[in-house]
Amino acid sequence: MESFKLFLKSIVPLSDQEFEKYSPYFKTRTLTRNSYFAEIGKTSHEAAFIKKGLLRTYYINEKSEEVTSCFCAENNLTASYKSFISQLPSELSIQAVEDTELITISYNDLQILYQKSALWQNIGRSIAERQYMVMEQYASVLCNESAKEKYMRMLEEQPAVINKASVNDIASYLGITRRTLSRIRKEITQ
Amino acid sequence: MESFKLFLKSIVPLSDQEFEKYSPYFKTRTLTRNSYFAEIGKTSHEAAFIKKGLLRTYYINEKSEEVTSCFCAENNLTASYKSFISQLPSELSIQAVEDTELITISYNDLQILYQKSALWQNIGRSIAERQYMVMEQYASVLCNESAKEKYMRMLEEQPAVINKASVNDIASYLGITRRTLSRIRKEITQ
DNA sequence: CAGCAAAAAGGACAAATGTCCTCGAATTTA
DNA sequence: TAAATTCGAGGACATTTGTCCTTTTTGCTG
Repeated sequence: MESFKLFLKSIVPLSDQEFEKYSPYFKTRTLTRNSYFAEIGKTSHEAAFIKKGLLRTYYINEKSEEVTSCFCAENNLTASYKSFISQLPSELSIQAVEDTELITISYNDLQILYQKSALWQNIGRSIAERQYMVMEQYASVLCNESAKEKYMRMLEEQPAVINKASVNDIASYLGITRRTLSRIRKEITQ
Repeated sequence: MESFKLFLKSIVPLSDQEFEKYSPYFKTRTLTRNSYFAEIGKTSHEAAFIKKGLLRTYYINEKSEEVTSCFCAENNLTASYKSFISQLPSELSIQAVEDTELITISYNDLQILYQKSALWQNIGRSIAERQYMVMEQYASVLCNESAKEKYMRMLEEQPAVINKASVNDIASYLGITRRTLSRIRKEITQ
């Protein structure tokens, strides 16, 4: 739980006692490689902090292709947010790229925390704001860079993902084809 | 203020009395065409609801080009969120595309509202969650569609913006060049 | 360890998009 | 109103990226 405590402390001021008080609401859970944390069509009742491992979020587009929209690594949060927030069926699946350890909270328990304390209201709001800013960055950057620029950025910012995820998934995450990614990789290695 | 009240009611349950109670914290303001609501380098002390008009958000990339990251139309919120939330200098400018009427709240007043009531904590969190979901949609969609698909989507979802904004700004919003946009428009009209 | 299947690399060509430029129309300013 | 400026359309060519395919490599399973 230590890493999760540190994560929360990076968001809001939080004493160890306060953390201890609320920690019973959180459960730890392990996902084996390729198993799912959320699935398309099923309502997502949990949000998670990733203690160890890597998760891939994807949806299915009109051409029935998997499109990877996010890689979430250690010390980050993951959830099918839309589904979790609205408690409606998920449009996203979240799958473990490797064996992964999670710290989770259920929707119901989170609502209890929100009612119990302004602290949690604050954490909830700060996290939403934070996720928004990350997504904003991702959006504006990826839409205005060339395939090579996007790959170079990923190499810089998410080197661990490059090593663990498949070429297919990396390409769809960057919005390019496998063929283009292959060309870029060749160009870089020489 | 009526449209703003309706907007809030679409987010959280809110009685007319509650709205009246807090409405003194909000100011109305008019921006003339081409004037700024936020500017790069200046800390943004206000967030706004757009009563009427259209705003364009942009940043300057490494090649010193303006990149339009967002068009915000009537009945939506706008802010240089990162700057507003963190109270650090803005990386974005927000400019009026046409004469625009805003309902604004200052950072300080919003903090007072957050302290005063769980209702506003809730509104703040819900809005952040909402903004996140909008951005997520924008990101995943724009990064995996062709130039033409992106333009067609914009034509469908933001027809008013197409009519009001310049070709340059629309192109940079879609992450394509003017030349490509010109080609797409020609192709569509015949 | 051999054989199979899945994943990645890459060839050949096609299509999409970008770059650089010119021209005419629209808009602003003196 | 005339001149100046900005803006949008589009020609010609270069570059990037995609499509379809085959070959090579990797990893798994019996």
